Amino acid sequence: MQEHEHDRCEEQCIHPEVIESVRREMLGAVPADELAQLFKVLGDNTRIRILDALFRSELCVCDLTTLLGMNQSAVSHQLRVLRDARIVKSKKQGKNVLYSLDDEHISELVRMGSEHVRELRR
Amino acid sequence: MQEHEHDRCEEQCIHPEVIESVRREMLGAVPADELAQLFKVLGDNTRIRILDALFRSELCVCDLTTLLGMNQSAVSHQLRVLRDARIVKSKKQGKNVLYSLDDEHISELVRMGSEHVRELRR
DNA sequence: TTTATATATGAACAACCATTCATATGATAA
DNA sequence: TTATCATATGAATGGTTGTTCATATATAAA
Repeated sequence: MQEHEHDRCEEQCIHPEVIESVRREMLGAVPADELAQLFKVLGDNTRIRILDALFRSELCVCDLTTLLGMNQSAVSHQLRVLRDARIVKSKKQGKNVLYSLDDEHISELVRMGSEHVRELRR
Repeated sequence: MQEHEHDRCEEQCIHPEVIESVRREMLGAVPADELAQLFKVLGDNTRIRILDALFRSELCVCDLTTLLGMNQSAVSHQLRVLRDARIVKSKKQGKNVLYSLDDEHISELVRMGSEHVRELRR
């Protein structure tokens, strides 16, 4: 068992009431985890490019492979991550599988994120 | 040099014009990278909880350490990641360093993400 | 049936990342 | 000055993750 008394700031920091009020309002462990998981899925260059492409049009894996200029296997693996997160959906059409965005929240998130990034550049 | 002809679907997939039009509209490599980087920073449980806490109130490192119930060093390392991404800002006050959100876009992103996660749960 | 095409997936590997430990820096108090 | 407190940081480490390769599955055409 370890003593952590020295890890805590007693009177030097902001008053304990602030800490308590923040603690009451804070996100629970589960929602925070799910939120972080959502952003983690969005936090990859390949997946962002896939979503950006699907935002313009429904596309099959082969189209995405061409557009991204990368391995078909890599694209499929990332599509699976997006499918598992219910960010994209797929439907079979003959030999192909057509992918599209599953949720309008996601395009909004990408739009807002882009705006933020653009403003940071100024 | 490798032949990738067999990686491309010729006539079976969606027409080439669709691919061309999507290619013209798509995000450039640099914006896509920056966007993915932003989401990557948001895609961590500890950092989300830090942002959620700072959304409620300006706090010092010590307060955050108490609120998150984790190592001071770990909190400081994550604060650095958030500072580098210009998501939080800091100001010195005596022995303490007070952190706060640097941008209102971020709280909007967190709010929208939370909403999405909540709806997925239904 | 056999052949070709589109997609999915498991395993392996390299690169990345969050945390911990130890220590350094910087500020206040004595 | 010295001692103490709050924060920052470098190095090491264990765990995660994106890509590649090889292969499996599934559909369509011959």
